[in-house]
Amino acid sequence: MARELLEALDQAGVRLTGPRRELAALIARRQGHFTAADLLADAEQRSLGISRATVFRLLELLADRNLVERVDLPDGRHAYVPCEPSHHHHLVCVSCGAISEVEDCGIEAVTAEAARRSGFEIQSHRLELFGRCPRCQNVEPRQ
Amino acid sequence: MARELLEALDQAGVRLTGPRRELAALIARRQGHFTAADLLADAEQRSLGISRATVFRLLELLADRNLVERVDLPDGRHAYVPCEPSHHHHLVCVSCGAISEVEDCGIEAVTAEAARRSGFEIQSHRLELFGRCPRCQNVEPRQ
DNA sequence: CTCCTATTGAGACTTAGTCTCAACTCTGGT
DNA sequence: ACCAGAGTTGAGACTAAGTCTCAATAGGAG
Repeated sequence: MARELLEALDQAGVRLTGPRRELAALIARRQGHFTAADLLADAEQRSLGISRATVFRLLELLADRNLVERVDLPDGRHAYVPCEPSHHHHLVCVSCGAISEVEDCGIEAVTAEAARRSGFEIQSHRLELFGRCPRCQNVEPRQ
Repeated sequence: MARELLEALDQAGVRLTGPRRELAALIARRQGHFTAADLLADAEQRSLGISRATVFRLLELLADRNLVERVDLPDGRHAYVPCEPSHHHHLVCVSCGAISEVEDCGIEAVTAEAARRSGFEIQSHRLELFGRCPRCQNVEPRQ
């Protein structure tokens, strides 16, 4: 998974530097979504000497190439999710942070209908679903 | 429209203070979405002497009561949109910032399908549509 | 009119993210 | 292997967004 990120960056003509390899590894071992601050904390905990700016720069690179997607959490924070570079949406578990990807399941029809009603020319959309994953439902049912 | 906001706050047992009346009026005269910073700038321009904290506090009050909705712009900024307190989604014009509301148009089916596939128990969702409104399409067609 | 409580402004504080710049390090060409 | 130069980095200043505290103020119920 870290390998995939690095390969994709290499393809894009981006240099594979030490900090980038290390950050890719940190991202790979994360479960679910993470914030820039999380990643920064990981790096500091391991004394990798990676600066804040580098973390933000890499996340921007990855986001530009759709190797990571920005998700806006319900509380307003910005998080990132490693994912396939195809269009899809995310299910975010509000208990444990687990992420699940959802391929198209009819959203196109919804946007088309909205465009028709409003006269807007829709360029992009963002759908985020929040709830509890199967595991968390078992741990604390009916919460 | 400022009246509606104030009435709703009154209903909720919140005091109708000077700053709140003034901010409600500023919100009412805004077209489309606005950020907390926009509102703050409006207030400063008119020398209303309203502090940053008060602006954020009112926006939080309004958001809690669904009188205003938080929207995450594609560039990551947080904006607010005055709106009906029923569930719906927003179409945001990326050229002029105009907002249009969309009532349910089949999104429930999409979330149900996603829940079925993933096993998640979906609690909430957020759908934001970005594009160009009819007016902007006419001004600069096919951009 | 009075009193109590919600609310306010000021400003310190925290967190997120950007920017600059000199120093460093990939990588392609030799 | 070596070199040159363009891409990248760390440090830290800087900006913007948002929160918090606390003394002072002002709604509004009675």
